[in-house]
Amino acid sequence: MSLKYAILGLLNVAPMTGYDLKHQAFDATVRHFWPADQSQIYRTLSQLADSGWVSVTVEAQDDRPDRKIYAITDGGQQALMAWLTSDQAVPILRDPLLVQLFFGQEVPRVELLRVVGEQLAVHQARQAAFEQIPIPPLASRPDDRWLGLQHLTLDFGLALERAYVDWLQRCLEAVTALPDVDDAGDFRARFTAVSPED
Amino acid sequence: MSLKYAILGLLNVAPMTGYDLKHQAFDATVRHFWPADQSQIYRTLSQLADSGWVSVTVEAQDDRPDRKIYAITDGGQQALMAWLTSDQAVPILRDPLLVQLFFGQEVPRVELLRVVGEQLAVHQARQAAFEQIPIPPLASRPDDRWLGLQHLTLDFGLALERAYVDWLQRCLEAVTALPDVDDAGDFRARFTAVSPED
DNA sequence: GACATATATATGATAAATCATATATCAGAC
DNA sequence: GTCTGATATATGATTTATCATATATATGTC
Repeated sequence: MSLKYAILGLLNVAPMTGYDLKHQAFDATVRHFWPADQSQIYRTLSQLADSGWVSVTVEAQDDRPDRKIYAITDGGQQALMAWLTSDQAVPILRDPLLVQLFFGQEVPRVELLRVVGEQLAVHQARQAAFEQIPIPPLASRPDDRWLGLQHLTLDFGLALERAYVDWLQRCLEAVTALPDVDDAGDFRARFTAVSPED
Repeated sequence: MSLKYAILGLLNVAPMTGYDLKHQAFDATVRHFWPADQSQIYRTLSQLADSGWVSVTVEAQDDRPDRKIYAITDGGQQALMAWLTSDQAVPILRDPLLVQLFFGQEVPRVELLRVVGEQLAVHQARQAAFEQIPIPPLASRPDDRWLGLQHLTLDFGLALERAYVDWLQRCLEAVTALPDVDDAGDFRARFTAVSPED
């Protein structure tokens, strides 16, 4: 489970509370390629503490809940380094849109174009958001490993979104070129009254 | 949940047993973009039967377990069509490799190159596998919606794997260009004795 | 004769992610 | 005076996916 090691990686930079970890460190970095909500992060911190990979220092506060400051331990560092160099299974991207297209034979063209268009808009927005993340060019500090490696993860996000946008535009063209179903006019009346469960 | 609708989509072509669904229909098609094992498929079929979207006909057999033949119902077809035209959340690709790179600052170059190289080999193999799936050119049957739409899902798989291969090759170059950590020699001795949990 | 593979369905256990909700207070906006 | 947002942690419930295992027989392979 990568989240465990992502959190370990963040704590390897500096000790933090779960709150700061989530709202500063995590949301600015890891969230882009491994999203997780507050509850999952707190639970994962508990697990890490149980396995001795992080230590906890409680700092009492009168007005607010006590702060629990988490720090990586020696054991945690070893576990992190071992994991960082381990072979990981290659993930499969499960995209509901592929299911919708694969079984879309009886779906009227306008509906397909709408569904594909909505996805295209989201991917274009994501692409634009990635393009706005300011990363200084590596040429300025060619000796900076940190900069170089983190730049690669952003580069992946960009490449992925560009591939999506290209493909979705090809989808729009292809669907437009395809013949429509015979009873396209009836479709809304027949089916859109049914609300899918998700 | 897309698996439910993928199964509904397959049963919309022809009634089937869970066994045939898994070993013929599913593994030849949906598996490439939405993998699922036997137990999940049987459980999902039970759910679909409970909600009345598929019907079950039991065919007794002497030597082997009874065959349960699942067929889509009218309600199932309506649910399928409604879902096929619904807006779906855009998924986020969670790739452990991105976590490994992002936190790889202290990892020796050889280790990074090995990890990236392993991923590259898998993606190259996937790309080759996708390229071997025989799909007749759409030009031969421009009126075939089925062919056109299913071709788009394959096209996505190919585009994704090409983007991966390109990016991973850039990663190899970038990591090679980056300076190595100072204590690269010690790394194996220090850390690889620790076996990560996953 | 032993062992793997195909046919056929099912449950138990666990891990991971998501959503909702609970508690408590302070500061600042309107 | 009320409402929102920041600070701070935690649990419950549910869904989805994965892995292991159970049962039962026939056929073909080594």
